[in-house]
Amino acid sequence: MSPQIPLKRSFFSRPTLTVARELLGCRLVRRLPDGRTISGIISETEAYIGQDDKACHAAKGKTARTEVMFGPPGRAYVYLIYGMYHCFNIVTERDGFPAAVLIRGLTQSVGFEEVLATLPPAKARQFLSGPGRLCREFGITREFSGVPLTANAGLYVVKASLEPAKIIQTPRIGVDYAGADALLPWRFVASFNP
DNA sequence: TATACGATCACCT
DNA sequence: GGTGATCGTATAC
Repeated sequence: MSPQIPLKRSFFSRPTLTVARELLGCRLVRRLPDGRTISGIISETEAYIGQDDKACHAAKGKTARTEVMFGPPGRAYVYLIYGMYHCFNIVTERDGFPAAVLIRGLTQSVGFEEVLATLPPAKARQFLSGPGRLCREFGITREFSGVPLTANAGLYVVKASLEPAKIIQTPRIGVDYAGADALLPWRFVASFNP
């Protein structure tokens, strides 16, 4: 295995559910503008698949915001939500088919030791849990939307040697408006052995 | 041009 | 458990 090689576009040009599941245990790496490198193991994902998925932003057609999802896989799709938080997705499937995986949570972080030491354990555990939180800590904003995830971009995913001990599937969070599609078990949550 | 709302989080009780 | 913050986007006028 080559842990430092970013996952290639071919990894993401597959069925979104496969990508969402296989991203669990992989490491999201961010090289900050100041030169520091931070990272974390992906522990929670959600799949958003095509214009027929009412919960997917692409369901309402292509717009300036969502057109990235219609493009080639392996790129970031980042949007602002509730006026204050960013959500980081990775585009999947073939060019022309709108789909993406939302990265909802990270664990086993590297590069936050000093901050974490100042937090109570409960806060520390959920430090990178939640799409808004992880985007804030990783400095991911809409400037990344459309950017291919490569080492050059300073934001990429590498295959890590950490296999999830267990993966559970649940309905996606916060998509009640999507009718029957809100019930699809397209959220993946991994737990890891300590 | 105006308005309603969301793939959330933090803080309150 | 509940609610306020806060603004880009989509949609309605």
